[in-house]
Amino acid sequence: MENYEQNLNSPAHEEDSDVRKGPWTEEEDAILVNFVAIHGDARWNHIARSSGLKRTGKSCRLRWLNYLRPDVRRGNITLEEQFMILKLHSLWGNRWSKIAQYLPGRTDNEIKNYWRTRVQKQAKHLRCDVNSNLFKETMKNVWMPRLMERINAQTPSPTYDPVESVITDPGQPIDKQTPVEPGFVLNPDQHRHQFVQASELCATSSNSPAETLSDVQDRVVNGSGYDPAGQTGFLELNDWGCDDGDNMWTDDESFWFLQDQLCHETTSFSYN
DNA sequence: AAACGAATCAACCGCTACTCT
DNA sequence: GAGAGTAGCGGTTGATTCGTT
Repeated sequence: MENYEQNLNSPAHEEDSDVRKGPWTEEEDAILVNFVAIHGDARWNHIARSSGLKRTGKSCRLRWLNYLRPDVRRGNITLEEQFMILKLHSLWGNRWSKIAQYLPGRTDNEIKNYWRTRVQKQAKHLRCDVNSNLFKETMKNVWMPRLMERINAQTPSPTYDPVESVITDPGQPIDKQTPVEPGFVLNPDQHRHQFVQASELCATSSNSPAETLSDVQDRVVNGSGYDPAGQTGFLELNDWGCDDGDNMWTDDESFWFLQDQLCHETTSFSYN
């Protein structure tokens, strides 16, 4: 840890020699949380200077947004979230912060990491480029339907009991040792609605060549009363033990799908 | 138990966009 | 309009954790 503090980027500025880098300590976290509670989460350079933290404003901002923010959600990416990431990435590409807006409590960093570690790994495993049409086809025709099946299989019944839900108190400090218990404000109807929309989008985006991508995007994401800014979130209970490996397509599935694609030279699909 | 490689994820960096003077 | 300061974004790095041999 100590070498972090020596690992300064550039000695050009005298004051840089005082800048701390590397992992944050609990003490620093506490200072930042208290300072933000009093002064708000804006003017990060001011916060960095005034708080006495030997961190840059950027570093403070990042720590707050990705870790200390009360509504930040930790733990495994749920099936629904995986589906949303795949879907939204197919629309917007590496617009991580934009994608994160539709996944309450998730940070752009987390989504980016998920994409790089899980999705790109699959692409690498299949020896195709993650941006290739073939990979997108595989994603659309194998992985996403599979996810939808699993989502439907676990969708709460109409007698879904909201009493079981855990409301996370935004005022509670986050315990860094144990993951935050999944579940806060549950809204199963909106949740389901959201994924119906997403699956519709899945179909329309490839079947309506006359419709532009942004048309589809506006209609489905924004045009049906779906308001990401106003939503309360859609966390699932009991997703903590989610086995990500099961959510990927198997080698067999991928192999046969790719085999099929190559044999039939399917080239009609396009994501633009 | 130790060594090693792979996977994960927190944090950094560079760049761009935005706001204010 | 120009320039400075700041916020935000996406790419990358590297320490830590996990799994396997």
